[in-house]
Amino acid sequence: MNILILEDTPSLLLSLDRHFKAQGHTVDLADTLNSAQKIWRDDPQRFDLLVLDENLPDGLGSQLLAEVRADNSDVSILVLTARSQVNDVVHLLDVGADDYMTKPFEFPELDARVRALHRRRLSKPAGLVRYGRMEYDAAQNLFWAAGQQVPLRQRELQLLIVLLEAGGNVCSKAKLLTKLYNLDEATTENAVEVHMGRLRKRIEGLGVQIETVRGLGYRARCE
Amino acid sequence: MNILILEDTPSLLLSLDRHFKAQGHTVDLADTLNSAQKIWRDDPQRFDLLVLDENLPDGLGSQLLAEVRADNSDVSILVLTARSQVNDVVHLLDVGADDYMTKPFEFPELDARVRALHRRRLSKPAGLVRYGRMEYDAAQNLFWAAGQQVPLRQRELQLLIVLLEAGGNVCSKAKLLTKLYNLDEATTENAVEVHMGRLRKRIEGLGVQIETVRGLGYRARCE
DNA sequence: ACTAACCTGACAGGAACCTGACAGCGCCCT
DNA sequence: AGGGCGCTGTCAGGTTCCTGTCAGGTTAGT
Repeated sequence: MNILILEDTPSLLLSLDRHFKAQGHTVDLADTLNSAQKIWRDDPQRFDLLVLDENLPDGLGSQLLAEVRADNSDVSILVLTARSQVNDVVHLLDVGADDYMTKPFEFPELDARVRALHRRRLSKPAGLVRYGRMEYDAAQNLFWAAGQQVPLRQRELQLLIVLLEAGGNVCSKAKLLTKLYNLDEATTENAVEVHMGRLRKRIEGLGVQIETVRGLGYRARCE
Repeated sequence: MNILILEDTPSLLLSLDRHFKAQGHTVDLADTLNSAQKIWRDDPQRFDLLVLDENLPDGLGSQLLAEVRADNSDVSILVLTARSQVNDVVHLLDVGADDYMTKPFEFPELDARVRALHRRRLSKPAGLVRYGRMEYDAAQNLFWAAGQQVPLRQRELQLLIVLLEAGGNVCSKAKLLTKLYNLDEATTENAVEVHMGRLRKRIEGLGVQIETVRGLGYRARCE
């Protein structure tokens, strides 16, 4: 998942970054409303989830929230507020937040809420996701096929998940790039090709095949 | 287990500290309601058990209790009360205490109650716990394999228990750190790596293997 | 056949991890 | 008090593993 985090407390920002990255997500960071707005406007399609702090040095997280919803984007938005003030919460939900958490919060609860948002967005069951004869365990970041755990590297797993979530539709290399790399990690499309080759080798004979659609991208096919 | 003790009588606080540490637990101390609240709020995830004195210079232990339960935490809570007054006890249990003891008490009884709480929390049989061909005797803090006692050091035993209780799931080094060290003993992740190496050597061929999951942590695998 | 798109083996940088050596500390024994 | 011993944390150096880049080969489409 591509996540944009807007949070002005450096320590929390850093631990959120590490936490989500450890789970295989792609993370971009902002510590002011202004910078977050720039990142968002630059590519509103990019993100699957925004995590917004409400109180910021140069404004309110809900300002970005309002802008995003005015764009008619369906990105998931989770707001972090200080102690729960009923009025605030009602307001946030009214203007389009999908969920909120009051600080301090516990990471497992955060994970559960994020998974719930993701599931709601995909209208699919979450946590343990089945694809044909295979399963992806989001909590452990592991992939299983035929009862065996398949040792995939971070990047290979990310590619596979994107292809499988696309449900047999073609994914362009450009889309895969934005799914795997944040704005600071820009790389070439050849990197995708290389990882695709490695991934293909590892999942040979496990019930999925990855087709190349020349000029367009890649597509997963369950056998 | 990670234990937070709130008790204002210095001698009792100290002996509780020593007592629990001797059993391999990780202990943090507070002697005022205020300081305990700070420690709790800083990381509500951290603890498995709170031991609270009810009468404190700056308030009641049950105030912290109420806050903890309001957070929806499932941490175990054991309250120490001076006199046994039925009203007090009912109130304490109503607001979420799991157990209580009236002072003065005997340490073996305390231990038994603590083990019972731990068991209830894990929904597992306690005291003597079996993992594959191995056993952990919580009362003696000893580890047995194939009928022989395995000489493990404190830290190695702690690591092993955490991994085994995780039931084959991956434990991050960060999680292991918080399980082994209290707030004053902060150390580096390398310490975990070192002890992991020592532990591996000692349990070679005993039926468990500890896998490294690069970038994520460690995982126990029974053979 | 020519070309662009794609694949792949090899390589290098760096991060994560392991390990042997050492020093500090507490404990026990004399 | 002093010496020996066991347990731990730190550190430095080495190893392993992941990943992006590159060069050259292969394939598909015109």
